[in-house]
Amino acid sequence: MELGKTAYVILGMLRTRPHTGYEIKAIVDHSTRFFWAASYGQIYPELKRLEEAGLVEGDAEPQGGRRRRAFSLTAEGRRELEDWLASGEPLHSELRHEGLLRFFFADAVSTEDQLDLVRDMREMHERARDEMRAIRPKAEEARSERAEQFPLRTLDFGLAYQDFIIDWCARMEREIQDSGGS
Amino acid sequence: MELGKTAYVILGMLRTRPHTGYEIKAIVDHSTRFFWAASYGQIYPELKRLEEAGLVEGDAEPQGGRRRRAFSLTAEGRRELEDWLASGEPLHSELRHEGLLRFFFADAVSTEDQLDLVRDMREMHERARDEMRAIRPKAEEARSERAEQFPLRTLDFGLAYQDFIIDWCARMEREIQDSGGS
DNA sequence: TATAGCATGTAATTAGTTACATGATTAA
DNA sequence: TTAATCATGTAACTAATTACATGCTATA
Repeated sequence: MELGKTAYVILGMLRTRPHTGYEIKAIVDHSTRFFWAASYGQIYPELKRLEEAGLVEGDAEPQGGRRRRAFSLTAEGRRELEDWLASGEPLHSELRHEGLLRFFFADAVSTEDQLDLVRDMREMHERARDEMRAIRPKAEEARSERAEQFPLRTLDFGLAYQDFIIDWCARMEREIQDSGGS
Repeated sequence: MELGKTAYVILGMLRTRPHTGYEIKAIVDHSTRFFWAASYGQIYPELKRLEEAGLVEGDAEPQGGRRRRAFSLTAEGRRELEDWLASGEPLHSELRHEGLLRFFFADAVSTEDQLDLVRDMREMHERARDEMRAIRPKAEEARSERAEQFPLRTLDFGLAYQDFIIDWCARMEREIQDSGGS
């Protein structure tokens, strides 16, 4: 069974308890989004496919007149998730960074424009760091209440990653100022 | 004029001298690919669009019976590139990392599987670091011969980025071993 | 003489975003 | 009563990869 990565995001989110598509989106948005995002346009069709494949099961749980389907893993779904987690398949990773792309070509612009670019990059990563900090209490909760170690570790990776880039930007700001003069 | 990012990659690669589509691909492959990739399926159609828009110009330079079109920036093309480089538009950035995605869910597997995952991640980033190291001499050349500072700085960012992840993986390997027991 | 590299391109597919459409419930 | 949030979904579009097709040139 060849599943897309988004399918595994969904299976993974259902590993502890059932969730609606809406909830999955919300959980993704303050956890995996920093290294793997998902939109409604992916989640709902994917849930349908996973159900047809017998990997998840949708249980109708209407709240008043509001329809609501909470999905849970089937035995096969759990097996599929664990197989993927334990499989040694090559781990694809990519960084897509418009700031770095501009930085690469920055010989073509003035020292002022170079500095503006690096400052913008730093500010962007500072905002990302702040968002992650705001989320951290939830991940700590998951650790203490459900004994899950890895979501918090992953978030702390994200925090360290943002700090790494912020520091690099600060270094570049100094380097450009020193070499470019004014 | 709203251009896709790949259009700017191409304009940027033509900033110093003319290149064929084939050459652009080769240059991208050992420079921007680490944070912005491009395939033939993007490059050739995009060159055509840019030519129609008057931003690049293709000059037929057949080598024997082999057709060959070297593209260069027009005045408008150069302006477009510099406008983009100097524009304060939000710098979109994303990390898409399958290793981190698995790591996030790794509470679901054994300590051994957790360690295997982190080791695989580390090895992947070690390979990426080695590739970048192999490329570095070319970037040093560009610095000394063409006085371009930024391609080398960008590559050094990439190297530091790989080292950052490699160190984090090593730290996680120790942490998992300490907490997981055996 | 055959293989690697130079060179150009298209077609099909996949992945993903964005915008839209709908409607119920809860809290201010 | 109205705005925010919960909830489900589709359609259109955009970006990008992969595979394929073609053919020349230089080198081992």
